[in-house]
Amino acid sequence: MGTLGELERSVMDAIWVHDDGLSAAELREVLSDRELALTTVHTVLSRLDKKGFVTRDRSIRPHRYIAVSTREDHVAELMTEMLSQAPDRQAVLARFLGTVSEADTKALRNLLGRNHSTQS
Amino acid sequence: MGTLGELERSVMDAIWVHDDGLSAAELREVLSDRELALTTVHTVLSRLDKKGFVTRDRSIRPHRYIAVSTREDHVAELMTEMLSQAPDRQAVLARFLGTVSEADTKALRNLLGRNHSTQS
DNA sequence: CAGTGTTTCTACGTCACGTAGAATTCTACA
DNA sequence: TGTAGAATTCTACGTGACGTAGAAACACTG
Repeated sequence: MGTLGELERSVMDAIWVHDDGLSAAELREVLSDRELALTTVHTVLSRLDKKGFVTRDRSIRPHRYIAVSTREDHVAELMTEMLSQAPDRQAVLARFLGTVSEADTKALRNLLGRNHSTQS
Repeated sequence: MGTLGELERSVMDAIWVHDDGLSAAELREVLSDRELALTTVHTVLSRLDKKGFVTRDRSIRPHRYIAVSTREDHVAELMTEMLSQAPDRQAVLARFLGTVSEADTKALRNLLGRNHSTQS
């Protein structure tokens, strides 16, 4: 898996918000508070590409960069990855539920209530 | 927060298994496959101390290193941290449940079913 | 007090990442 | 079709984290 640096994360955040993709120049504009050189944006983008976080549409001239997966999928994957770090998954889940907000547990209850498609 | 390197993680894994704590020498023994110098273990231990992952009992001569929190708590915290990265928490939780094993969802159902409030 | 085991200090190589200049490649237009 | 200007790629440097460990300082025991 690939972890994200600070700038890389900011770039991904921008890309995740724009489902239709962004050009390097547009990204630079979105991150204008950082005063980045355009080449810097390109470097980061190419690294994100290599890491598998974005794809680039080379068919059009200012290439457009699109997120490979949604932020939600990405974060969910991270959570699963974290969870796998402990042998006692159930204990982790218990602690997890203990620290999470009431809204979250409520959401979980709903989600779990829905698909009872499995045998118990 | 502090992230863990490869060796740091191995050390924490060893410490987490030994609730009573370990000395640097004992740790070196546990990680004997790595053929580490004792000072290396000390360095890592001191970094883990600085990061807040372990405390050292200085009252006894071969200092003993004890985990500050359980691995389960640590992992649960990581999961919460990951979850907070996305604005749409509910969507993340949905994806999360989608990728997790049946045993895990079952565990979650149990945990959610039992206590409708938080516990330690 | 000395010697031996323990701990701390200092340091170096490497790798990821932020950062960007230089070089190269495209494309549109004269 | 040749070329200027835009876009993309290549190369590179500084920094900080981490694996690694030698050297120095320290502490206990005989």
